[in-house]
Amino acid sequence: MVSVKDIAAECKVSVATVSKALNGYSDISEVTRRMIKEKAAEMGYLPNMAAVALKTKRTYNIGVLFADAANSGLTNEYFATVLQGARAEAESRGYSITFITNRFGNKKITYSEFCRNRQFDGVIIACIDFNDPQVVELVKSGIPIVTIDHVFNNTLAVMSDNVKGVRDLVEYLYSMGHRKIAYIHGGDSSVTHDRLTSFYRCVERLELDIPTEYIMECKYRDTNKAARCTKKLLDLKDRPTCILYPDDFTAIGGINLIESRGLRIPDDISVVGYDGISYTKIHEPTITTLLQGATEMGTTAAGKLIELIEHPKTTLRETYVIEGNVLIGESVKDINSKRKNV
Amino acid sequence: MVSVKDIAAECKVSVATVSKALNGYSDISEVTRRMIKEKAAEMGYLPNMAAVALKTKRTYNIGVLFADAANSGLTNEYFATVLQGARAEAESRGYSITFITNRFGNKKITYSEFCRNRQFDGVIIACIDFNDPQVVELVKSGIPIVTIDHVFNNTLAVMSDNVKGVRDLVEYLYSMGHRKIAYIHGGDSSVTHDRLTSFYRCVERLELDIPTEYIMECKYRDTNKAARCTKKLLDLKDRPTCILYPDDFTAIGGINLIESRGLRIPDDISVVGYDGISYTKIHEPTITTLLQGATEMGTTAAGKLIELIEHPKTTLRETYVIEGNVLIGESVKDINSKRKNV
DNA sequence: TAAAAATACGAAAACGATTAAGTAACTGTT
DNA sequence: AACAGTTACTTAATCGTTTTCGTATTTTTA
Repeated sequence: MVSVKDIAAECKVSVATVSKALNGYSDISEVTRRMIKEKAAEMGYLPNMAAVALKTKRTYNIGVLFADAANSGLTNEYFATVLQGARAEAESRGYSITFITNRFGNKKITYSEFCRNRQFDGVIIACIDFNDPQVVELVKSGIPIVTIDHVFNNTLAVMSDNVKGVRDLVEYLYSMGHRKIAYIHGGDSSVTHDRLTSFYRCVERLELDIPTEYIMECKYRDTNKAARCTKKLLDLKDRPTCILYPDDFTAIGGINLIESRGLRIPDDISVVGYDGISYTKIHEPTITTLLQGATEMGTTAAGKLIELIEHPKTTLRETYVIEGNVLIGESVKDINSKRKNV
Repeated sequence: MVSVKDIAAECKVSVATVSKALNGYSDISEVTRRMIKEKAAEMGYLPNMAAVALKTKRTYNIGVLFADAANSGLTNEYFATVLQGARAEAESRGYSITFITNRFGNKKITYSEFCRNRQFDGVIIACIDFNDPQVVELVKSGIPIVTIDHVFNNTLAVMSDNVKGVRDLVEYLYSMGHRKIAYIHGGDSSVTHDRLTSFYRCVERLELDIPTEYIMECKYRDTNKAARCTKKLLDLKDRPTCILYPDDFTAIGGINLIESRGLRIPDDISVVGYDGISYTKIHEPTITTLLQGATEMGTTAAGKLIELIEHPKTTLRETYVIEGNVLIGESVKDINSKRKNV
């Protein structure tokens, strides 16, 4: 409501003086500046962001691109946590966060057009098919971008340390005496690729003998598929002592199947999840999993993006890798002392 | 990039004509209108929202106020689903969604100031302390508002049908032969109040005899407190045959305690959750719960808010009550045939 | 056929800020 | 005392739209 014009009138100076005083220009005397600032505060002045945006091309608004209805999106705890972190960091630095959509009024537009239309200062992309041509177009559009769990060249990226995550898990399992480790990995993506590569590297280094039947694929969060995979593993002649799942949901799917067979966890077989969703802590038994630093990923993503926005030249387009930690639950048995079959 | 001015030049008409043609004014001939529209599409024109907002005071942007870091916020599946629904509906109608914060640059401002500053067309409030003076201020600010699970007078509200929810659950339990029903209710809020009132009404109507020890309070999502309450209920001389929990998390907390006592669900005691989060479907046994129509609440909230925004006079400030449904799981025993201890 | 009405367009003033360029009043230098 | 340099402002253009008020042309009416 109250504009620079009102303050100018009140203070008997020009609008330019008010604007400059408020924005820290040096050609305003300290006494006038203080007087204007006080008056502005007193009158409850806040700049009209539309006007600021129109003039300066800066909106202090960041767009986030999350998967749409079809996928899990917001209801995926991991991504929700990342977003929460990003939001907190952005807000603490004076930026707000808006969801990116691909609609304008009643017509379909591309993500990139939407971002241009809304003039976002930057964009955070997560939890989406990174091969989508629209996403690629957005990445190439020139607007400052940070991607979560995916690396494009020439944009900022924040990754969960999947290599270390899987390594930590496998080493933990090894330390608990496990040698026959099955790995049900997720669907095709760079995340899956990193984890799988890390798994094979560990296998080699630790000189484990993992038969090919121990490696299976399962869509993330697909509990039914996870159960089917688990069934196959249980039916093997040489059954693994532990199964690694792509995420905590699939782990639960596996656990349920295992228990339905009358087997107990971890006594008969150990299981390990991934993500560290809250349910793993209240499930009985609690599930050993890899807790990803989701909040830190969010804050890093927003923080680095804002640095890039505010200092376009100085910041390099780096990839930041955020480490997670093994969250030790009760779903892995220590088989060091007791000797299991062979 | 491309503005009305560019289109005007291309079409050899004035900017006024372009604007009017694009906005459906009647004083533009059909032939020019078509020509301008085609050119605009061809040039990839999209209006600069900042300029539109500056001129018309409409941003096509809706603010959402969700609980901040301290509370569960986005990672609460119920609210995440509501938000998802709201977002989908808003987007389908050409509105985008921005999180409300209380910061402007590095200084604290009120929610209301932030909304004024960003010129939101409307606001959705959910998952927050509705007694917060800042929230009250926002509600009184005059901006179109819809609240979720709370009713202020003179604003739109979307409520989960807590009365029906609890009634449906209790009636279901009754139909399964349960007469000794304990109710652990949530902390003080209008939601809790509605549910509790509904519970008492059912008790009266069904002529159940519920001792006061059967009614306990537990903070929402506090699994430890839920376990402690459950313990007390199990230790009663006259133990209930079923326990109702304030939400699915606390139900799981209760279930774990029950099972740690060597009791089985539902054979020894039945439990019922509330919300219908995804864990209830993969928990073993699956949990009977009340699935709230979270998505529908979100779409209704956004839809009604937009109606209010676009037709300020015609829409009344109503309260919309969204019904949920009992999601029948395996955690409630049918004790009609078999006779339990008295 | 002249006046009135309708049609189709344009000029220009907003909206609320920012900022380059200009200017008046001092201050300091020689 | 004259000049340049500094300080502290103001003027005015601008960002990209919308929208009021004109106005020229055509159509209708009497």
